[in-house]
Amino acid sequence: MTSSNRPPAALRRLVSWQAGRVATIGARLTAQQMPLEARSDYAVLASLDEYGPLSQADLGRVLGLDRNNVNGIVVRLDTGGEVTRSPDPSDRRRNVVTITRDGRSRFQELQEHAAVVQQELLASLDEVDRDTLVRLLDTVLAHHPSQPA
Amino acid sequence: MTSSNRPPAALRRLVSWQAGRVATIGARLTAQQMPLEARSDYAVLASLDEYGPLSQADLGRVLGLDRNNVNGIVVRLDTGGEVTRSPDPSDRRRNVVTITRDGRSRFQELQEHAAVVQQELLASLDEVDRDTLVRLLDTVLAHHPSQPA
DNA sequence: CACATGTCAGCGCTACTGAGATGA
DNA sequence: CTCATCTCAGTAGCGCTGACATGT
Repeated sequence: MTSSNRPPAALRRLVSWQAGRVATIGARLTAQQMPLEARSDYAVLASLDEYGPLSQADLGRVLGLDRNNVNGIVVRLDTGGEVTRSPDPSDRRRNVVTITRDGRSRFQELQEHAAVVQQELLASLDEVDRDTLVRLLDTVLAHHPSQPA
Repeated sequence: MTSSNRPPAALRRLVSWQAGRVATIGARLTAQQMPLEARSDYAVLASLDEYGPLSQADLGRVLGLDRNNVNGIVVRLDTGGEVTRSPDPSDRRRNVVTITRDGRSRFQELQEHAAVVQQELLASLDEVDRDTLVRLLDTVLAHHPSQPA
């Protein structure tokens, strides 16, 4: 075995690759915190909690997710009783998704788990660097369309 | 449609989620640059270019990839003539993977594409912020085991 | 014996494409 | 007719588990 198990320099300078690894490690920490996947669920619940009822298409736009994927997530949350879906009277194409009381309490739980994950993931950074990292990533994301097409 | 299509604040502060979105956007930019996915290919070629011949297990350790996935990638690169595989005489369990001339030239191509992706992905950051972002992500990764288990 | 390595089959999540039905 | 919305079927990559044969 080679003594060094650091990734090659070409990758350690590629933000695209770094971000992928950070996301994977974050997913592992998340999985330790909560038995379920809950990653997409958390995103949808957070959107509904902050913006109120949204159509599925709007959820996709806000989160940068494909409408098709949003559908699956919302169906799962619906059968779990965390959201309700009802057709919009003013535009009957739309499914208005609303968070329920159970959904809010689940969101609170997930939020606590998310805080633990954040803490473990960024354990090697001090307070200032954590804020900087969050800010830089947010800047990068704000500059790119969250929409696939 | 809601006028704001920004993701909710709960997600904009979660590095785990931010990194996932950045990786996705980076993957889209990568796909525009090169017809193939080539993400894992690039990682493997970069490792072989920097560290020389490695066994598949070592590749997995260096890159934080599962050895099952490494197998598939290496098989693909082998059939494409970008690497060769030969049993290690001193430990016949091992498959020593070596980069070929074609593999190196492909690696050079991919490196140029990667630079373009980096440029587009970080277009909203100045030079200093880019370096800071790369450094912070590298610090985070250095403190986490790249190994799944 | 245990342990590491390579290989294969399969599962689950995620991003995506394409198509169809409904309605604005 | 066009466009948006929702839905479903299917594809592909990636991370993972479990299993097995081979070799240390």
